Amino acid sequence: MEHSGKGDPAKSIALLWRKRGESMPIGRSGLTVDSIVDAAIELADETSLAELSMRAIAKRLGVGVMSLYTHIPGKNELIDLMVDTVSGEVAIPIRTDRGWRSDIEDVVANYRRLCLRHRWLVYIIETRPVIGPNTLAAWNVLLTPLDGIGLTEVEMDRITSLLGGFVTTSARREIELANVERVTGESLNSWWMSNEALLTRVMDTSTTPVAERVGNVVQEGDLDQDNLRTGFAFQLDLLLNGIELLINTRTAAL
Amino acid sequence: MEHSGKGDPAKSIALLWRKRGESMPIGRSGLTVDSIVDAAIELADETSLAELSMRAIAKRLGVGVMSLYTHIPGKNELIDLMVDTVSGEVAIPIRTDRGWRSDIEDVVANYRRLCLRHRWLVYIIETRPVIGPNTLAAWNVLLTPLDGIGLTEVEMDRITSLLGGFVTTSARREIELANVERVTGESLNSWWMSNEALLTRVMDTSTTPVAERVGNVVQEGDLDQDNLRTGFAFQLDLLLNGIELLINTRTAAL
DNA sequence: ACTCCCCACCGTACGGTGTATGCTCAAGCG
DNA sequence: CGCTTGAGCATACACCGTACGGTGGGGAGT
Repeated sequence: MEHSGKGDPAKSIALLWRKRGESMPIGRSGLTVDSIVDAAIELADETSLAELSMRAIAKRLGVGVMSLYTHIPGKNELIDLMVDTVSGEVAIPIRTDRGWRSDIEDVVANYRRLCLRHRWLVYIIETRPVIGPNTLAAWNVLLTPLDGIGLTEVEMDRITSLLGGFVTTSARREIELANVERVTGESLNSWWMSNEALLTRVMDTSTTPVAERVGNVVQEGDLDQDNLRTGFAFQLDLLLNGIELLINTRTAAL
Repeated sequence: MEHSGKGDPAKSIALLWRKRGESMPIGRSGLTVDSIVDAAIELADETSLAELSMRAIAKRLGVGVMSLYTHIPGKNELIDLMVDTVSGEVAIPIRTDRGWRSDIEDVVANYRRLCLRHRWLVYIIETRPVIGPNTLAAWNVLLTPLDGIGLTEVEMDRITSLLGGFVTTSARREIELANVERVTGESLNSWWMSNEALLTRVMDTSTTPVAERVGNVVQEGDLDQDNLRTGFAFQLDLLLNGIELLINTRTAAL
């Protein structure tokens, strides 16, 4: 179970807001905070969060394990740094004239791509909000389209929290299903079919008629990536509709 | 990182659909699948998912560690069993005459209470859908209010998935914030204040004006439990509004 | 009643994790 | 040139999940 915001807050904050890339005093082996974080991100990208160990990072850098601790208090703080670093990849928003809804869709799509590019990101549980320069900028990006359209600040916060949670959850589901293919080697549908056969033999759906009906319809086609993307769009639409309704009642009340 | 659906699917399914409480052949020490699962749930309730180890479970039951493996293939399958068991606690729904929206609110509130009662539940990542008798029943409960109001089966599935993800994410955030109080011993607000002071010294918000403004409004009161509940209700309302809009356009098209 | 076999039970061990401790030794400085 | 400082790191510890192989008690067969 990997957490962000679980380390010493003071130490994390100091590291997060360090001057990145500045000519830091470099020791014999050339180890820096930046190089450690970069190596950790690459490693997690190539393997997974479960395989991200201090020993593996050290090996990749060609240094001893404990050398890492000269630059970083511990693994928890390192994860804070990883999260903030990749958060820097979300593009700076250009507020278009197509309206808030289209802008939000762009930002959400960006964040979703970020999650799919760094497939470990969606597994990190936010113990406490860790505010680094890039996560702060990313939050600003998400907030901007919602600004000046009749929402209070508290509402804007709650909406971004809802949207962020939605994208993370949705991307995680997608990644998990892709992993099944990667690990088992067979397609999702064939994997499901083989287990489906076993399940129907023991399962009793007599008391759950609705679930049985919906399950039967869904099982056939819901497991490929296309369907997941359609589902994502559908759910996002639902969310945005809810937001739009709120805005309309707000402006109508004026 | 704890997963559900990560063990051998066949083994998990066989165990999930076992006849619970049946007079199983009990060995010398009285160990059964049920007693192991119950002990694991109690332990996780009292401590946390991180502290749930096979050794701790064995100690609680007064048996050797490896004895557990006689009844259960491994920890992954045990977690599947834990999830399905506590899922049995969600009350059977009685479809009221107050309409689908009120019914959904009831079910969602039930599921939310379940998450808060078993604070480890929200940390379990669903690798693959694990269909046990109780999770199936719970899904049926969530689906039932959405049945017969003009939605397709695929839409019903996507809406339940959206709602389930929302409740889990929201409850997890609430639990995490409560944990900060439990661990640090100080209130959320005072904890935040002390770190806020440190943060504002190093933080640069000149390029993130919206985030700064929203952050300033939010930081003051957003960290107590009351505010979290209000936020949950607000976000759920948004979601339900989106669903209602969909239904309305659907029935209007008839 | 005696024997035998099966399997629930479990002690030990292996390879992994994060990190505390204390040593070594190169670099910078007076 | 000698000394201090701290980066680098080998070792060790307390955990984790679980593979392996031995033991011994209870049920079945004669």
